[in-house]
Amino acid sequence: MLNSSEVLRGYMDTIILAQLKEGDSYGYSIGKNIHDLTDGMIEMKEATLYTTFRKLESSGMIESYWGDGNSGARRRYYHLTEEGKQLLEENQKDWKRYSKMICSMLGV
Amino acid sequence: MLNSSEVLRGYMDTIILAQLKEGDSYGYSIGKNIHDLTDGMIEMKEATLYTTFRKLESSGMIESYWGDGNSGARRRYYHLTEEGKQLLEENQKDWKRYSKMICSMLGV
DNA sequence: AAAATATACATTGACACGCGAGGTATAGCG
DNA sequence: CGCTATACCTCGCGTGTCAATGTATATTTT
Repeated sequence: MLNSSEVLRGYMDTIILAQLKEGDSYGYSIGKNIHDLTDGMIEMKEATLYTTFRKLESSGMIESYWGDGNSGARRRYYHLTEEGKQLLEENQKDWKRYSKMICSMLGV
Repeated sequence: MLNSSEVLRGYMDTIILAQLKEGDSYGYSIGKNIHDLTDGMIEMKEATLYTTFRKLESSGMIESYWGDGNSGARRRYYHLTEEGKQLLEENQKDWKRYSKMICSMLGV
């Protein structure tokens, strides 16, 4: 069983995984995307973003490669691995269960 | 605007506030309550519980008093202040908004 | 051409939350 | 008298997030 703090905390990485499910992308774009899709409500700071990439890559959830650097600043693209997909699905399930539970605890 | 980490994190205190809205209660009972109401899914550890009480009391969200010690171990009861009620309502609103947003970001 | 802005990546140190581990004390039961 | 349940409390650690700071390139503005 997960404990509640692991559920309440650290959903930033799951949001990243969900973004990468739509296709390979790079840090800056993912950050902007999250910001824009939520009308600025969820803002992932760069430090958090890149720290999380490191963590996800070292645990095998994502892989990275450098994009063609012939135009604009260089971009490091990320790709969701099979393991990452599985983690995403688990986290989605957990989120459903736990967020429902919290709703009921908050009377919401 | 709140940033996302403040929302995702630290909902333990809001759960406590919600419990206290039902009436004054004491630490051990609140902990058991949370455990039982969620079938053990959400388990608030004692260290977290008492740390959070301190924080909530020093910021004026709750008040405490010692219960009648004539039977059993002594109990410190907590009471939700008017300020605490307001915070609870805000947090409930925020939770609604943010959890909905996260659901949409996770495609759930 | 120079300055400003947007894009893009990265690291370091600090802070706050939750918790493991440990402690104290009382009441009831066999 | 030990054992269990109840009931409270604190110290120090791990982890996630972020502010601050730095680098570099492309585009737009002046």
